[in-house]
Amino acid sequence: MTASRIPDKPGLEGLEDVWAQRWEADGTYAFDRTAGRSDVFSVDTPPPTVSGSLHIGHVFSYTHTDAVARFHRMRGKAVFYPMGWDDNGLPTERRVQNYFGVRCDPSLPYDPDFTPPAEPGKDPVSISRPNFVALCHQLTAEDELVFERLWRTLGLSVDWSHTYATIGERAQRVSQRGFLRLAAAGQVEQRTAPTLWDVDFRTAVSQAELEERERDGAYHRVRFARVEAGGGPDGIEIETTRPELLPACVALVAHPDDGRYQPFFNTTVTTPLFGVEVPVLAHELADPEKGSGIAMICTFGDTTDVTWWRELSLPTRTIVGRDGRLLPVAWGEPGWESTDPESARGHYAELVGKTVKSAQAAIVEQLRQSGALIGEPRGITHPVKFFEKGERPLEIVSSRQWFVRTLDHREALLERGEELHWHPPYMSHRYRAWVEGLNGDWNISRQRFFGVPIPVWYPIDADGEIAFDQPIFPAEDRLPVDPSTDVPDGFGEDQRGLPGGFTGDPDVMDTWATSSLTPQIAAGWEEDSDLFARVFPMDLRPQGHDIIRTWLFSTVVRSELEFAVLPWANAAISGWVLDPDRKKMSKSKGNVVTPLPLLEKHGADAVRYWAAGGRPGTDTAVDEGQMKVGRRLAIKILNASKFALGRLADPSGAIGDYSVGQVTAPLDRAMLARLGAVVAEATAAFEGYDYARALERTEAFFWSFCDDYVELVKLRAYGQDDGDPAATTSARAALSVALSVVLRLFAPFLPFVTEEVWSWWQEGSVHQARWPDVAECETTDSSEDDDLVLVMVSEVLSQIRRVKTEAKRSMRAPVSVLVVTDTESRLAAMGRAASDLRDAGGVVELVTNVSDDPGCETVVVATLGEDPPRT
RNA sequence: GGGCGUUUAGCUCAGUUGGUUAGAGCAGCUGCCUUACAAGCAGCAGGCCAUCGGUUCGAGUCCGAUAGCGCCCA
Repeated sequence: MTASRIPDKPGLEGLEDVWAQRWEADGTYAFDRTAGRSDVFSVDTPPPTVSGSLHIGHVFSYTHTDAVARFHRMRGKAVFYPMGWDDNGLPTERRVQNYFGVRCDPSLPYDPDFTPPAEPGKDPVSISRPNFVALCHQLTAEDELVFERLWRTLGLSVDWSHTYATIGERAQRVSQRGFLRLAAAGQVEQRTAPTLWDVDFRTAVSQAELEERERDGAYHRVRFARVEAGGGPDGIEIETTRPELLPACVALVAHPDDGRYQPFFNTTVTTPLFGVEVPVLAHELADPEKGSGIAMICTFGDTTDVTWWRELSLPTRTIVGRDGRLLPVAWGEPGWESTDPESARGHYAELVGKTVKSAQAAIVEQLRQSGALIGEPRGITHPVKFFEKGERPLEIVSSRQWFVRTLDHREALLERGEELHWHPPYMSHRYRAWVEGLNGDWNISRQRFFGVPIPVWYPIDADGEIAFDQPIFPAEDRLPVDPSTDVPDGFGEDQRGLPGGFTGDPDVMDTWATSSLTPQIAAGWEEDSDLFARVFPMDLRPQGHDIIRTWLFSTVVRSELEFAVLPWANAAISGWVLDPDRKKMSKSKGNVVTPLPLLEKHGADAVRYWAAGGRPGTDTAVDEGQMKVGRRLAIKILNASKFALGRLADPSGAIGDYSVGQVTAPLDRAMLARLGAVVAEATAAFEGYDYARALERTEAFFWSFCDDYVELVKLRAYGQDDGDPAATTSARAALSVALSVVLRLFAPFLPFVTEEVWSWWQEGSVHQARWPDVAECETTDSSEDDDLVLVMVSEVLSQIRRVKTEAKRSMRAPVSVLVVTDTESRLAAMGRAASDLRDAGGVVELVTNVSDDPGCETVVVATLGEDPPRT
């Protein structure tokens, strides 16, 4: 017997606060770290970028993961479900700059007394790097709280004692240790190499951060004079979209099969204006269809230029600086030889210091006046490479950067992609296409401030030259280090930057160099080996499909290089959340939906219901209609539970204990058999990460349970008729079993309302209860014929309802005579629940009429009587 | 240009190895205050399963082509 705690008027209001607090206090979602690896389900939760705005997309995908995590918890796994905060890198820097009105100037000394302006001023205040980083930490701490509140309101079953931040000390140690291990293994190395460069952010950009945008441009037809022809009229005309790079030209190139240019291969031409002699060469990547079929190779206009430069062993002539302006160069000096240095200097003087864009305008005018420009520029639109967060086209500059070797491991990475279980499976194509298309190693150096420092110093020789080829690495027990403030062993701070002293690497790591280690950070790699052994490799990586090439890929790389295993067995890829008009949300469109108002309006369970309807990988629109449906479902659960439990209670209100063994009526057995099938389906669906299917099946069962089964057994369960007490007990036991199973089936989706109802009559949390088993629904003496009983009485009841509705009568209207015509066996099945049917339909006299036609349909003739007197 | 996904009721979507008459919710319409629930309930209506062709006794489902939409890559 359990004392009844059923409220008179159950409601959803306030459930989030009550239960979120209770779960925290009771440690409901605490990870049991005594469990061995096979009893653990570990999740590599995506750390949200806290400096970004809250987005309904967060709610969407995290609900999917939470439902899966809850399922495994209920199946008895110790669920390792930590939360991380990704506050690393550019988004935070930009937010801090705008929020406080400051700018980082690494040349300034630390000011211990600095306090940011109360209001950001017109002009940003320059502050030192340590001061700037302190502000980043301060603001991210506030932002993290906002996210944590959201997650608690949403009811994520996260163990809040296992959190990390990708810029936190632990993450820094792990990132730097990972770097040092790769360096020791020869898997990371520094090179001076052409690097994609954003001139506004002044940082290198990796292939993964690249995006192409269609931009207007123009082909400029430019004539190069042939040296062999003595500069005569038969020059070679190239077409270029970047005439401003003419001073950086090192060669012309055409396709080896292109008959127009074959005669000129391995001859030389001179560049107009600057008089530089460059060779005409052949290479397959030259496209005969593009422009005039012959291109100029510059330092560096495009990634193709880099390929040509490398494969054709060309020299470099760098003219674009890190700020996107043209650098001074010495015409006539070695490397800048010219047939007419004087003229070259004259032309270049008008270009130096200009941005790429204005240099283009100037050089086009020079070309026009010199006669080297043939015709007028011809407008086109073409794809231009941008940093995904940038606003100006990327340049390619030569600079010293640290690279992780990835190209060497392409085959192994492809094999890991095959090994991984993708949900949905077709998402594996994204990964494979990306790995197959890699064209460079992974550049992890970033010229930023708020990031994990690259843990390297370099000695400075007696002449003041930095010896980049003799990097000094810290011992692992010193981590984390900041080379800009920490001193390498054997040196003193007073030797920083001086001949015979040392200097720190000024760069920080790419954010993905840290994010790629989330499993290692969360699992305590090299810091908590006991934990690590229990949770790594992990079971699940949930994430969006937009970051397969970044987060998923880089995590696989790090795990492969360090452990030669996959970091997780499964990757569940969620779709996009689209705005209500099915358009992709973006800040610039201003159609981003924020989650808190929706959670307040509809309740967490309702919002989760909408989210859980989005199948893995499927884009889903924000749909308040679905949230309303979810809310109605939650209310229905409250009301149906109140009814069922009310039937189980004795007059004192105590709820009796019933078991499946007391279920004897065929109708009750049939209902439980169907529920058992739902349990089997929902379980299989969850095992395949198809939470949406599990919800759908449970929901469909529940509505028909309420509308048909409960209506049919209502009076029997009341025990008010003069029926058999065993029949009443059977109905009550069936309601009890069904309610228990249904609540547990819904629990991963609707954690608040199911917990509320569970608390009315059960001990402990439904979220720690055992996931239902088919055996719980198995009744003694069950028969395959049982289902026909339910089919028949549901069909006849439905027809009775139709008659009443068409007669515009109340459902209470009695049926004075009901004649059912059907086959003998079907009538017999109906007869096994005739009493329930009479009760539910208000049938006074039931007449059966046997048909000889085995294929006949059920024919129901209902004669309605007078309405009963109102009470 | 290459690849992936998608196209089923007005809307959002199910439809599991091919198998009677293609389902659900929402919206719509018509009714019903029925002691769990009017935030409810009952009923009705609504579909050339994008198009064309093929395989098959049989195709929403498998194959090929075309078109629209979306995404990824070049």
